[in-house]
Parts: sequence; structure tokens; C-alpha cells
Amino acid sequence: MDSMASQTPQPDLVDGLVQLSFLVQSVLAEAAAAHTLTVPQIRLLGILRDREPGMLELARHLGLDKSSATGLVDRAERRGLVRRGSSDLDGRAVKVVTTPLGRELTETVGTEVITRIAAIAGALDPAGREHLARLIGRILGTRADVSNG
Amino acid sequence: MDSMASQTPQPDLVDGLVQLSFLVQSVLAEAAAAHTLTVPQIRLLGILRDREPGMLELARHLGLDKSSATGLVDRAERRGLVRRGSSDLDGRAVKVVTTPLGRELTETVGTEVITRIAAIAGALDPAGREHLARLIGRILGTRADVSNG
DNA sequence: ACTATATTGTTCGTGACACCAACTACTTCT
DNA sequence: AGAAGTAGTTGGTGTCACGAACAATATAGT
Repeated sequence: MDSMASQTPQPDLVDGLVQLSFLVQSVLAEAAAAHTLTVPQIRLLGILRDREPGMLELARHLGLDKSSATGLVDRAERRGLVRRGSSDLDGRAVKVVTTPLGRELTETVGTEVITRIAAIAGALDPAGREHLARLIGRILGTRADVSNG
Repeated sequence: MDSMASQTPQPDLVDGLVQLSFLVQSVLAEAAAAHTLTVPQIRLLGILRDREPGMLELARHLGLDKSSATGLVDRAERRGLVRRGSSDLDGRAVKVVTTPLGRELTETVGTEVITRIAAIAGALDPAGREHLARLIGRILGTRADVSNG
């Protein structure tokens, strides 16, 4: 039946990947909601954990249009989570930075996300988790070539 | 209850699961957008492939509020993808059904989703895919107990 | 230097999506 | 029949994302 190797109709796997992604996303949404945040917001905070990007760079990291990044930062700023600093070199550029409150929330939510996602993986024994991590790593690693320009 | 074991700090795996979920979601969004649809819409169509649920049942399947289901069906109906039939037994209930156009789109998009998601898994060799499917299956299987009320 | 072009962000308008609270219209229970 | 419950809808609010158009600054090209 599997005449085409690359398209090997592996319904179980395709279905599983899709369902798993919904599961993970809903757990993320829960963790975010527990702190009156949303998934895009925690993504934003996650990126700002080790960066101070401009709007455009931010947009690229999130895979969004720059105007979407503006909006995301607007709302986060309104909640006191981030701040718009001005770049010294470029008069029109902006530097998005977390506030102390933002950093604190990043930590809290981060821990919560780890706990909750780890709980999902808790269905597997340590060896299974190890293996899963490797397989996922290989998938994401292959993709890194594509997405990193 | 090994409450500690579930917290095994496995940063690689947690991170991988999260990133993978975003990858899958974005591929789903692409596949949907290729047919002027959205992820919630293809989810809706997917459910209607083998069911004719009422609004409430639909909402439960999607993990949404019933009013959200109403909106989703409203928009899908406006595009001629689904239809509101009336239940014969219950005068207030509704039966959401796909139209011929909706069924056709379901097929087309379904194929596209399979192709694109399979491409993600294509980074693995057949044995790896097999293994991954099993691991994911175990995770989802464990969850099924929780979510199926 | 000085205009032409490119880049960074913002704004505006539109639309999808999701929630909650309130409401209508049936059903079922007593 | 009357009370209570259930199925769906409506209206209001907020987030999110996009594209097009715009201001302001930066970088070329000559």
C-alpha cells in the first residue's frame, strides 16, 4: 500500500501530531490564562527573556506582520509588562524590553508552563521521554535550516 | 502519586513539545489559508466528517463555549460550507451538517493537511516515524481518559 | 550636499475568534 | 399546568492578525 515513501500515509502519526499540537496549545493557553495572559503574550515574554529586539525582529521571530507585533506590544505595554525603549543608533527603531513586572511574570508563567507540559510527557517513562525528545529534536533541527534565514 | 517525578526538569522535551506544537499549528494554518479557511474552520469540518452534532456537542468537541460554536457555524454557513438542520426529536436543537461544497473542501484540505504534516515527519526515517507515532499515541491515550467525560 | 529610495514603526479598517451574561424557546419533571 | 432545566442565539468586549497607507528616519546615488 505504501507506494510513495515520502507520503507514506501514516494516518496515525499525522493525526497524532495534530492532536498533540492542540493538546499542547490548550495547556499553554490554560497556563497563560491562569495569569490573565494569552499564548501570544507569553510567547512575546519568552522572546524578550534573552533579547531586546526591534519591532521588525520581533515580528520575524513570531512569524507575524510588523503591525501585529505593534499591537501585541501595545497591549503588553498597557499591562505594564514591556516597555518601548528607543534605539540609540537608529532614530526610528524601537527596542522592546520587559519591565520588572514583565520579568517576574515571565518567570512565574515559565515555571507553570514547564510543570504543565512536563505533566503531558509524564505519560511516558523516562526512556520514552528521552526518545521523544530526540525525535522531536531531529524534526525541529531539520526545520531550523529552513526557517533561519 | 509521584508528584516529583512528573516535574523531572526535562527542558529539551518541554521546549521541543512547545515548539513542535507551534510548527504544526502554523502548517495547519497555511494549509487552511490555502483554501481561504482558518484552523478553527478546518477543525469544524473535520468533526463534521463523521458526525452531525448539535451546537452543544460541537462546542464540547472543540473545547469551546457554545456561543463560540454558534459563531463558528455562522461563518461557515455564510460561506456555504455547513448547514443548520433541525433535529426531529428536539424542537430547539440543531443539527450541524456539511454541505456538498463543505464535504468537497473537507477532502481537499484534508489531503493537503496530511501531505504537509507528513512532510514534517519526513525528517525522520520510517523507524523513527513509527516510534514517534507510538510515543504520541501513548500520550494521547493517557489523556483520553481525562477528556472523555 | 541633495534628492531618491529604503527601512522602521504606527495607524486605520476589517475580520476571525473566543468569552460571558442575558435572553428566547422548547422540554421535562413534578 | 407550573417550575425548572436545556439548546441556541444575541450583544458586548477584548485579543489577535492582516494589509494598505502613512510619518519619520536612514542610506544611497549622483
